[in-house]
Amino acid sequence: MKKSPTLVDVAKLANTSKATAARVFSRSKSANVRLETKARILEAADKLGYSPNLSAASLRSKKTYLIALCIHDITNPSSPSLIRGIQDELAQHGYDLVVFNSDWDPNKEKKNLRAVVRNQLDGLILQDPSDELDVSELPDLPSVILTSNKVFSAVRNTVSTDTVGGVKKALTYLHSMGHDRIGILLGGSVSQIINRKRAYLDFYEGAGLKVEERLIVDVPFKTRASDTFIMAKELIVDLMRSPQRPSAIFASNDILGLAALQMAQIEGLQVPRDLSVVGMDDLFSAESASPALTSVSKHRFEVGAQAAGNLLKQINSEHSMENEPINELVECTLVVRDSSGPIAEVDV
Amino acid sequence: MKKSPTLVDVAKLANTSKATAARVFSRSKSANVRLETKARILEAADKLGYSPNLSAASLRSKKTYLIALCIHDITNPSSPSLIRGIQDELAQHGYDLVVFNSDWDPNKEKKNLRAVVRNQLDGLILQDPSDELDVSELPDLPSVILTSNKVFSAVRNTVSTDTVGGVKKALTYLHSMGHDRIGILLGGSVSQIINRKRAYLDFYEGAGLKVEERLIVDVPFKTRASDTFIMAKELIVDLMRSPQRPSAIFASNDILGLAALQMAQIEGLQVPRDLSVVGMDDLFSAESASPALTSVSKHRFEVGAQAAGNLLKQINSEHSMENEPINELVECTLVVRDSSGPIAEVDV
DNA sequence: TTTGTTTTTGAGACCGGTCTCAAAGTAGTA
DNA sequence: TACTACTTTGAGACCGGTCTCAAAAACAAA
Repeated sequence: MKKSPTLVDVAKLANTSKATAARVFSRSKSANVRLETKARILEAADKLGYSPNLSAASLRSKKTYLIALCIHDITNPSSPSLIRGIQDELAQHGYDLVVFNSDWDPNKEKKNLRAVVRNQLDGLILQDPSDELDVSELPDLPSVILTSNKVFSAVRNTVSTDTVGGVKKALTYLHSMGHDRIGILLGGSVSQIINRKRAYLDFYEGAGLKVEERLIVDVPFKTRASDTFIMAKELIVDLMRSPQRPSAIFASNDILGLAALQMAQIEGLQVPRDLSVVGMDDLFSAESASPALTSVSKHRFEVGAQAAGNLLKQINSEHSMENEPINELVECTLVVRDSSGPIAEVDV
Repeated sequence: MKKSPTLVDVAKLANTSKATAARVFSRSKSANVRLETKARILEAADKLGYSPNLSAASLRSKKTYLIALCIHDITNPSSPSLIRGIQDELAQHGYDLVVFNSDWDPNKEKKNLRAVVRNQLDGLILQDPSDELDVSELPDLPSVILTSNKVFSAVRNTVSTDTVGGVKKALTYLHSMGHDRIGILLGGSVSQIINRKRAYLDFYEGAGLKVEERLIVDVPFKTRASDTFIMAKELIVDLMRSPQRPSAIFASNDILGLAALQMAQIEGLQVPRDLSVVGMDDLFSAESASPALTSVSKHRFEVGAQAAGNLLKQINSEHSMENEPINELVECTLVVRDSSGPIAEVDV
C-alpha cells in the first residue's frame, strides 16, 4: 500500500498548475480547460494511476456525494426493493448510498443520525422515525422522511404509502367476490395496526356489514420475519378452527398472509376454494407461494425512487430547507393471483 | 443550514487549545486529557452542538471508518442476510457500510471499485467478481472476496461456501429416503452451474446410480428473481409431465425450488407424497412456503460476519497486505422441512 | 527544595483537494 | 495596430481536523 499520487503530482507531470489539473477532475461547474491541456493532464493522471481523494474534496466543497438511508432492518423482506429504488435514482446522479439499521431501537436511531452528520452525508432518507425522536433532533440537512406521521410531515418532505386505501382495495375486492366475513390479521408497529384496523372498521361500516371481534387478530410485533411468521401461525390456527371461520382473510402484510396459506394447507383447507387469502406488500415470497398469493403492492421500489428524486431536487436547489414541506402519497395496487376467488356456494 | 461549529470554536469556548480539544473527540489512541479539562470541553461542545467533521479527520488520518460492500444486486433474496451479518460485525467496531450494486455488469463493477478508492473507504468486501476483472484491478486496500475462484483466492483473503458439499448433503439425504431418480435444477452463474452439476454427477457415480440427462435442467440466468421464477416454471412443467418423472427434485437455489413447489401444485402433484423437493439458500421464502421447503442453508449471515471480522483484522494489523491470503470455507447445513420425505411405495 | 519522571497541553505543519481572484492568452473588431 | 471581451491558467488562501514535537504542569522521590 504505497502512497497514492496526488493532484500536485499529476500537475507536475503534466507541466501545469494544481488548479488547472483540479478543473479536469472537478465534478462541479463547467471546467474551462483547453482540450489539449486536458488531454495532457488526463494522460499524466493515467500514467500515475491517480484517483481523486474525496475526503479532501468534501472538506472544502462540503459535498460527499453520499446519501444516508436510515431504515429499521435491511433484513426485512420489503427493504431490498426500497433500497434498490433509491440506489437506481441516486446512481444516475453520481451519488452513493450508506445504509444504517436501527432495529426499531430509538437509541440506535439517534446514534445513526449523529453518524450521518459526522460523515457529512449530503442527504438523508429516514424510514418511519420512532415516536421517541423529536423533530428538533432531525439533522439540519436535505431529507425525505418515509412516514405518514403528521408531526414529521409538517416540517420535512415526506413520501408515504396510502395503506388505508390499499386495505380498502383489498376488502372491496374480497367483498365483490361475495365474502362478507373477512378475517383480518394485523401486524407491524402499533401505528400500523391502528391504521389498518381503522380502515377495516370503516370499510365494514360503509358496506353495512357487522363487525365480529373474533375475526380481528392482532399479531404481536417481532423484529425478525421468521419470528413473526411462527407467532402468526399459532394465532391463525385458532381463527381457522373456530366454528364460524371466515371465508376470506386479509393479512396486513405478506408474512402474515404466507402464514395463513401455510396453516390452511396444514389444516386441510383448500385455497382459494375453502379460504381466500390476500396479503399486503407484494414480496417476492408472495409471487412464489403456492398458491401464488394475491397481494396489495405498496410499490416500494417506486417509493424509493420518488424519495431519492425528491431528495436530489432539494440538494440541487438553493434554499430547500426554507420551503414548505412537500408530502407525497403513493397509491397501492391490488395484484390478484391464485390465493383468492369467489366465495364457495354453500349448497354446491 | 447555518454554519456548524468547529473544533476551534469549541476550544475557544472551553478556553483551551484546538489540539487538546481534538484529543477528546479522537477515536484513535488513549487521549491523555485531564478529567476536568475534558469535562469543560465536552460541555462547550454540547453547548455549541458540535459534531466532528469526518471528512477533515479522514483527510489527515486516512481513515473513514466506512467499508465497501460490492455485490451484484441487493434485491437478490439472499443479499439481506449477508449484509446484515457484515453490518452487525462492523457496527461493533464503529464502522459503517456502503453498498454498491454491479448488476452482474463488469463495467459497473469496475466503476464501483473506483468509487471505493475515491471515497477512501477503509476496506472492501467483494462478492463473486466477474471473470472480466483482472486481479491487478483490485484496489490496493484490505479486502475480503466472497468467491471460490482460485485466481482471487491466491492473492486475497476469501470466504466461500462449500456448495459442493451442500449439494452432496441434499442428494445424500434424498437418496437415503429412497429416491434414486433425482431431478436437478441448475441455475445461477455459469460457474455455479458447472460446480453443482459436477457435484451431482460425482454423487451419482459414487452411489452407483445411472445418470439420466433429461433429469438435469438448466435454467437460464436472469438478473431478477421474478424472471428466473417464471422461466423456471416453464422448464419444470416438462420435467413433471414426462412419463418418467423423477420422484424428487433438488433445486440449486430456493427460487427454483419454490417454482417446483408451485408447479407441482398446479400439476396436481402432492408434495412430498408424489414429489420431494429440496432447495438451496434457505431463504425466508423457503420457510414460509406451503409446504415449508426443505433447503440447504448457506449461512449467509455467518458468511457476512466472518468476512467482516476477517476484514477488520486486516485493517487493524500492520502489514496485512503482505501476508499469505487466508481462504475460509463455510459449511452448508441441510434444513429438513415439509417438502421432502421418503419415496412412496409403488404398490401402496 | 531540588531533581527526575510522567502526564497534560499548545503551536503549528500538514492532509489534498476547492475556490477566489487576478494575470495571461486568444479572438474578434474597429 | 489598438482595444475590448472572453477564455484559460496560476498563486495561494482555505476547509477542519490530526499529528509531531517540545514546553509546561503535575507528581514522586530524594
